[in-house]
Amino acid sequence: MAGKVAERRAALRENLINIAEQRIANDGLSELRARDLAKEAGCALGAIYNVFGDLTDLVLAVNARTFHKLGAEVAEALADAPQDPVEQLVVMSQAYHRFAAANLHAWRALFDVERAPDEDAPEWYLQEMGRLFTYISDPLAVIFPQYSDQERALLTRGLFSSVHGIVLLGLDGASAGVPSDEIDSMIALILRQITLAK
Amino acid sequence: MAGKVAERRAALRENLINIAEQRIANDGLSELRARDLAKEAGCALGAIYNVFGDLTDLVLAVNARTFHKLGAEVAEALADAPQDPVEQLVVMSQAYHRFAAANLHAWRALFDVERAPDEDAPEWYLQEMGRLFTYISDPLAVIFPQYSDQERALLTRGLFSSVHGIVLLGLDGASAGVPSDEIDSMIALILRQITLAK
DNA sequence: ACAGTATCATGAACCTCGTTCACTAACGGG
DNA sequence: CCCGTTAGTGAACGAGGTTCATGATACTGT
Repeated sequence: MAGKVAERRAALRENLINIAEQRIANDGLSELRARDLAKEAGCALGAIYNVFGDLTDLVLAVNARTFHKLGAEVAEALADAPQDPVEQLVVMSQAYHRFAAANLHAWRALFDVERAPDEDAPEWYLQEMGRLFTYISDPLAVIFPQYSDQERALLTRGLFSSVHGIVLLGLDGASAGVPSDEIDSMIALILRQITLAK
Repeated sequence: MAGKVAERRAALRENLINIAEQRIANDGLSELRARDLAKEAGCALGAIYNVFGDLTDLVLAVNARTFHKLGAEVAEALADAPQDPVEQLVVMSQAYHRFAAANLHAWRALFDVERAPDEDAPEWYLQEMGRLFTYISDPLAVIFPQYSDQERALLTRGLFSSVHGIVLLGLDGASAGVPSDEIDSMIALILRQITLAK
């Protein structure tokens, strides 16, 4: 019976990702413990390291799922959005906000995991990021047909970063908890203002 | 000799903040070690805990300094800025960017320190934040005199968050290192676009 | 000045965690 | 059925934040 080991390992891998995913979703990245994972998965502590190089690798696997779900939700919002490109931007941004609010811990884990400073971002990250950027860039091409590709790329990145910043600080408790509606208003206000200036 | 203890403690406190500040500036928050601090300050390990409740308190003391310096640099930029309110916003935002880039680790520590989820932000944080918000709100009042205070507050917060997001993602290595000039361009592009739409 | 008491500083010890590795168990080819 | 190879195990290791019993130090009243 060839591949039995690989099968068992793949199953453990899936299992560990599921457990870590739930743990992060419930309690946040900082509450993830190797010993908890092993206990809940019914495996030895060392078994985790037969399947993942370290806990960061496991977290990255969870993050890949999270990011993919995020992209899917934004895409779904876009599919249901009106034709008007400005409204498309607003709807997608609010979908981003909705996802972040509904999956706060998992969403935070996307950015809180510490990457080694030398190695670059994983492939799935760049791919999903590109997907999101395309969703933004397409309506922008309609709104600002006179812009060069380079200018549009700049604006795309800038708008994404802006919305990200608004959601980030809005969901941060330190800012005394901005109400969800106000975050959506801020997003809409800024996007509509920017895109008014054709 | 009254107050000798208090004096010694105050000196140790200053000393520890200085050492931690330098350590964070050089190597980042994650490289801060209680044992290193004690060794460099020439004090016992436990002495740190006579002066600070825990290391987070010490980091918060460093952050207070960082945030104050940040506010001062933005204020200075504003003082040297032209009268045009839009340009004032651009200049301040680019000063924010410049500070973050020049003090990357210290700036990151402002946001990376984990606060207990129940207790709210320290007083100095709210005060400095309010100062920054005032700097933004004042030019906005000139640009958009028709806005209510509430609308302007929303726009203020939104603009700050946007600029923060642009700087944050721009300085993040994962985005493949956006050149400094492009970050400034993004900031200027977005601010000018928004404020065109009077 | 001195004894007595309260307060402070000290660093070894404690605890939590991620990670490793010597050992044991399981597997499979001959 | 035996033996070499591979996989799984969990005790042990090392790092690091925090605590606390103990000895040193400073204050107070006489």
